[in-house]
Amino acid sequence: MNVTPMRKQNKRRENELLILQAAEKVFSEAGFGGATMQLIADVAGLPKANVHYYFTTKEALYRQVVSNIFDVWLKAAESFEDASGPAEGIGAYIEAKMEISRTHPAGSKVWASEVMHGAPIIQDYLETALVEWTNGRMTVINQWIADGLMDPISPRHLLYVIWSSTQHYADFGHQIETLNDGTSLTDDDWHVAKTAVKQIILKGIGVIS
Amino acid sequence: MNVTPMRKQNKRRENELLILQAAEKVFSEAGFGGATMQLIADVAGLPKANVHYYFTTKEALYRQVVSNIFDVWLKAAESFEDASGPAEGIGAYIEAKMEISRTHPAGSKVWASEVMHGAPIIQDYLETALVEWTNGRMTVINQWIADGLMDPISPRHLLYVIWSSTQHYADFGHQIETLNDGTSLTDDDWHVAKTAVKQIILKGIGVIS
DNA sequence: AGCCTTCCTGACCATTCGGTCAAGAAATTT
DNA sequence: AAATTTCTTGACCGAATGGTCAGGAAGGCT
Repeated sequence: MNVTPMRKQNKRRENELLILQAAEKVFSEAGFGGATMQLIADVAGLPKANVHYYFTTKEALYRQVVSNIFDVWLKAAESFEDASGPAEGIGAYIEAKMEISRTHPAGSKVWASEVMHGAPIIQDYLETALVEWTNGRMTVINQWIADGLMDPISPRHLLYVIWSSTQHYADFGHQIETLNDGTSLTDDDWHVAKTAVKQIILKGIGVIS
Repeated sequence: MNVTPMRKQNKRRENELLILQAAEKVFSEAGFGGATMQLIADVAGLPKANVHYYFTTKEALYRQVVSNIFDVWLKAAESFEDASGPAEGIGAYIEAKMEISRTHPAGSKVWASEVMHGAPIIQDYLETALVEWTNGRMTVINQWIADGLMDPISPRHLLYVIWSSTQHYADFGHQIETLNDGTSLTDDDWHVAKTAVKQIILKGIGVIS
């Protein structure tokens, strides 16, 4: 009897979420071109036609997936906000990004794939949201430099180093596992990784010794 | 008249090279799944059937492309060899990798794509050549640490930071261009990038101040 | 209960793609 | 120059893919 009533509205949200999760996984493993709606449907446990009921086209579904990732991505930025200086702000940001690499590797891969192929779907996001965000952080970093709180490093390239080293643990997770005797990273491994990345970057910009 | 004679053997090499270059470009822009043999043939300026004459399957062609990239990739390692210490060795390695990102961005993208999707084609390379290479470098770095020439940083994660920050300029070149007012990097931009990356990493591991 | 909106799905279709093939054109060899 | 090997290519094929659609099921509203 008690098969949860489930309102219509909830059903819609639940199925959309189910499909989005399946899509993120499939897109991350096969790329946009290699992913098939059939496989996404199978992973979601729904008939293909039902997937098309919620998301009219493959591209619309993909766009939603990438868009969601972008939001998660930008949220890590808040670490930057209420920091008193670079050691705290950048340190927390690196930790947050490492944590995302650990918990959302599929999303990071989809994002990387999209950008690598010229961002055909989300170019508008890059040009608006990302540009704004980046300019904001560069201003903060420049202020820290002006205040003598860190070395005079190009803020732009500092951000690239942070992005790349942290996302590397998601995007190249397979390579890292292979170099780790084919086993996934343990809690300790992740701790060592975080510490090493933070140590190199924070010392590299002169905020710790 | 004088339309270079061109022996059969040369022809084979030339056409294979032509196809491989076209394939590298197409694969890097569309991914394995998104690339089509027809498009590769068009870019190479040959009929599709002719491409299949030289490379029997799409996968065989792709494998050759990735394999070639791997070779270029490992060659940058020589910078490491005859170095007297970390400042010189790692500095030269970073420069070499940045140069590859600048001159072979397509190759880097194909490699990244392949690894991101679980290295279905070149897993054997990862397990043999890459593991060996990595172990060799880690030994060198550990020796440098033992000799007190640099900070005691996990060699493994140091390599990851180097790989990721340098390859980022190839793999995420589109994003970088978008953040650069939509224009590609100038010679000066590249110089600044190289300098910043080297500065952060070398200072970060305690080999320069 | 009756009506309406939302949801579900098997069957179907047009297109595209990787790959094949047979017939011939060019070189090379004998 | 005959024979042989290598290269070239248009036409073709089976399989897979993104997307459609019509008909029905299920839940909500009056």
